[in-house]
Amino acid sequence: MWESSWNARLRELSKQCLFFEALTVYRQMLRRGHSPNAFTFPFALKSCAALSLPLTGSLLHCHVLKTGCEPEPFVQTALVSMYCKCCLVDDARKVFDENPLSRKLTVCYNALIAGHTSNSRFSDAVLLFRRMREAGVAVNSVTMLGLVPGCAAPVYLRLGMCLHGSSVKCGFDIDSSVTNCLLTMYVKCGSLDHARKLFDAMPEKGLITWNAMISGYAQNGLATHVLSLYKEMESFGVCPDPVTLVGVLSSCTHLGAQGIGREVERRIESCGFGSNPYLNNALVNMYARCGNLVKAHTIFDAMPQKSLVSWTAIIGGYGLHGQGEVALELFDKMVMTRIRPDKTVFVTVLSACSHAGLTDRGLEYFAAMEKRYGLQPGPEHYSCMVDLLGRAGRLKEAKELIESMLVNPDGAVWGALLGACKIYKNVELAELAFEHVVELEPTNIGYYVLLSNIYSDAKNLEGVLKVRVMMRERKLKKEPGFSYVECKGTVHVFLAGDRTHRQTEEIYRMLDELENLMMEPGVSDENDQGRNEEQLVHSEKLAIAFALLNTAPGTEIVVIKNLRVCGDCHLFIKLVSRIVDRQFVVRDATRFHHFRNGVCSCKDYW
DNA sequence: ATAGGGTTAG
Repeated sequence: MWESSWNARLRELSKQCLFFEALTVYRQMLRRGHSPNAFTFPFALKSCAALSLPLTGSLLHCHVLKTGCEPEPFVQTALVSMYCKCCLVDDARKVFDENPLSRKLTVCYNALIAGHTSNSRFSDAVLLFRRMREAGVAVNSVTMLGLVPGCAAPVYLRLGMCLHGSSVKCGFDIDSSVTNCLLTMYVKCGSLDHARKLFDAMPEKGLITWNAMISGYAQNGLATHVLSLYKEMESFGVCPDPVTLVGVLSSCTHLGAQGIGREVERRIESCGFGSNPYLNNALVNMYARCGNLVKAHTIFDAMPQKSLVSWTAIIGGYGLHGQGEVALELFDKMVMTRIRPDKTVFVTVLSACSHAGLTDRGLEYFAAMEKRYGLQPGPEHYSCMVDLLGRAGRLKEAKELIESMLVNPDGAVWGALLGACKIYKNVELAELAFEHVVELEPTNIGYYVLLSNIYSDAKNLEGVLKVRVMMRERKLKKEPGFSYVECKGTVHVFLAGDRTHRQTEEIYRMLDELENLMMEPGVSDENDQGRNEEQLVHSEKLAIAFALLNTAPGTEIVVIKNLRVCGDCHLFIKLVSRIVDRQFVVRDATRFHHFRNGVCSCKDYW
């Protein structure tokens, strides 16, 4: 057999994703004394990447060097990609840096950029992207696909929007993969309105587009949106796949909608997806959380491969419904099948103990968590433990546990103690817990009510009054409304009626002008009218005027508010965008604590 | 002939 026939076989197998077989063929080829060439390596390396075999991969790298195929651009790119997919980003980097040729290739840059992004080295990816552009190497839509997923966190939203902008400018958005990727980016940033806008604007929605939007809603807890979109998808004649149904099932879980869940299960059967592990996990979770433990357990038992996620779902189900003993039994069984527990499964185990009143066993498992499994407990574990001790009346121990914490307790930890004080009528400790909890979650009204009830149980009318005054005070004062707007890498903060900004004069002049333009006929609809009487200028109006003054036409303006946007602001924004032809996105700042410091870090990356 | 990418569960 000639080299070319070996290569053809390799190609065929790799095309069919039979990567293990492809590597076997590669080995046979060597054994029969045939030398691999530049057409051999890309397939062999791709197989190593797909199977994540770093050792075989570096052995292949040696063969590449020995046969002198190194200068081949296809081989270089395959090497870079292989190392990245095996999580050896630095080795990929070395191949890239040592071959000047690579640094002229778009594909090679693309592979390396995507590799850095997917190995959580996004800032390096952005640096590479910058270097790529400085070197004059052409950027294409695949470059975007490597970069955009890195913006999947609110901090990077602005950068993601920049990438969106350049994609549109360069016409990369014709490629639906790029748009799907951007859509997912917005979803992961929690910017669902934006994702939806992109979704609605897509002329041809493929299955992946529907899935991205459906899972996006599911991940953000918008269960009703998921169900209505799923219906819409079916009415368009698009057939769901396992990814779609996972999103739908997770929403059924949220809503406790076992009926719809059952329908989905039938659909799974009829489509032949019955063996999909993701779907089975989602089904177990749905039935377990809806209280149908028999059904959940039946599906769980039938699963040939039970992952940590499957075990967590079933354990959580029993724990949630007060069957702590069963939950613990299952946990022990899981450990016996040599599955290493993680932090998440411990949350369900500890909360199972507290639901069932298994105080000492809970303490045991909590101790084992760190000692046996080397898992640092986080605040979510401590709040379970405080709840556990507190419900058992061991308030002193609960308090001492909080004091011994290495991580900072969050509101839920002190809140659990406060809840225990209610059960055991301990006013003194309740006051202490409240002091902390109110500092961490000053706007959570539930804790005020709890303390008030504790005072009321103790017939401490003075206390009740004190809390009531406090609540009224807070309500009266509220947190002052403020808005952020990002401009050139900095976040500008405005309070309502603010006059401290150095561009105040210009801003107010701009607002006047806008207000006048709004009076023009044709700008406001009839039903938009008659709402001009507020005295204090809202913070977001100031932010918007500032942004209009300081950003380029055509770019989108993101306004971040710390309070729920009232009807007025929506109207204002609607009218302004009509007048100046700019796009606005309003976001809720409560999801963006990192903006609280007033600075955004995207400057560093662009 | 050969390289780079988008959606999923606790």
